[in-house]
Amino acid sequence: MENPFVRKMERHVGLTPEDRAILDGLARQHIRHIPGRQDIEGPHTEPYHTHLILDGWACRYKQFPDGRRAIVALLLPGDLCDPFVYRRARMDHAIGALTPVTVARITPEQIGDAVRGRPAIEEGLWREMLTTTAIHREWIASVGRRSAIERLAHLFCELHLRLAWAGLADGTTLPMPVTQPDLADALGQTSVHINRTLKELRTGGLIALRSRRLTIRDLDGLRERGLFDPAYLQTA
Amino acid sequence: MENPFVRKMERHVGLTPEDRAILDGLARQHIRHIPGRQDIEGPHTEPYHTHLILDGWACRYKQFPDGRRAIVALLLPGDLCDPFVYRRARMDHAIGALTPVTVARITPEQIGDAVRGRPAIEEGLWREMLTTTAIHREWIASVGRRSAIERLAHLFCELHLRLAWAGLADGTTLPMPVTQPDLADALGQTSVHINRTLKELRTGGLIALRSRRLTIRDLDGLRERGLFDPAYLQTA
DNA sequence: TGGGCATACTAACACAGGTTGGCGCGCGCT
DNA sequence: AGCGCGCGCCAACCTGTGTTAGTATGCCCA
Repeated sequence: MENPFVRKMERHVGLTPEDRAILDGLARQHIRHIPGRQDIEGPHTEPYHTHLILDGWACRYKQFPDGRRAIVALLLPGDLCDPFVYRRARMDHAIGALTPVTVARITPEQIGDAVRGRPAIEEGLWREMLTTTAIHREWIASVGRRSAIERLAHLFCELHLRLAWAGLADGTTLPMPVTQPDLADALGQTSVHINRTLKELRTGGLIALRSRRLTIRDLDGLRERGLFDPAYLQTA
Repeated sequence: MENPFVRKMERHVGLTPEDRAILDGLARQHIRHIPGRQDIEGPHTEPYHTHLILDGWACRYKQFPDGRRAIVALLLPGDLCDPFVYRRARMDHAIGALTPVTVARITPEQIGDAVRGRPAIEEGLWREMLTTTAIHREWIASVGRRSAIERLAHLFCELHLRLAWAGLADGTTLPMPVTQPDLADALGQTSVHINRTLKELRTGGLIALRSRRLTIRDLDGLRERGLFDPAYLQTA
């Protein structure tokens, strides 16, 4: 079974077998297991390493003094936390494991070595970063201007494509290991309303969700409901 | 009067006089004037150039088929649209002028030339980009979890710092040349509610806003009201 | 095998913010 | 000078989503 990071990179650029071996090597060193609901990187730290998610879901989040939490990004298997952390900066947010997570810890030097003289790898990392930024923009638009049901539908469509590219979707069925409060914090709503909205998507025949797996029963319908246009995920 | 781009870069890194001259040179070629409410870069294009905002305000926005508009970023004088556009990609959004805008058109080659052998400039561009990403994250958190008044207060605090760094704030008074519908689209609300909230901030003695200039009457109070922590804007 | 706990799910009610529509001002036209 | 119109502003009403407070369900661990 191939590693999701390499799969994703191959979406962007053609890799030689040697490129592939190098990227795969990054994912095989310094493996760490982090229990669910625990921080991978706390707020206010100045991280030296970056992390490659190999298994499980994590998130970037901000927490307000009064306890409100905003999830500003979801990190899926194959996602690299910050390819360019070596520009030392203090974290303005935290990275937390939503489920038990397996990560590879990577040093800036290892990234530098992998990139040096390998334009395909560098190009792939760039495209990853552009895609991440596009996702940020789409989230701002979503929380700002989409209704509850549109937001949820849109998120499911986004996750479907992202997981498919990492080789983790089974056709139109995908893992969905997060709780409703997690979805609420990612979409700027309450878990109660997420529940209502899930019900609406279900009774509308668009999705089925049980035992942490989501099945999209009507992909075109779901995309239409969420005003989802996959173009923003294509950097090519 | 110095150019806002150079001022901003000097916030991040120390520049030699020569560095400064090179950056300043970028801002003096291929000047274009764009009338207010017109696109600088339309959606779905594959831009070759990037733009440096010299005067006026612009925004990145997404428009839905039914007309809803989401402003996902504000571009102020001194802001560079996409330092790394040369990774050719199709625009997933548009860039529009909110006011009449003066820009310098810059080619990828010019950026490459400016960076080559000048680590300070490269470092500065990187830090600019990290700051931009941090602002994106903060916007997601804002629209997701801050109340109307908190959002508006937070935005004003953000703009205050950003404009100050570009040398465009007069103490605690800053230009605010956008309309209430513009603010609404940036904050995910309606212009009517922006108006209500402005009134609340005004009667609370936190701000004064007239003839397109904002005066922050109580900076600490406004920051508290908006849960504003300037740390996220500091990449150092 | 049962008890505790996290999560899903629901109902009733509350309210922040959206919608509609209208008034007036100021500015740029002609 | 007068006209149109974008914009600020406001009031009345409406509704999508939040809040509160449960019950139900399934899983882990003793």
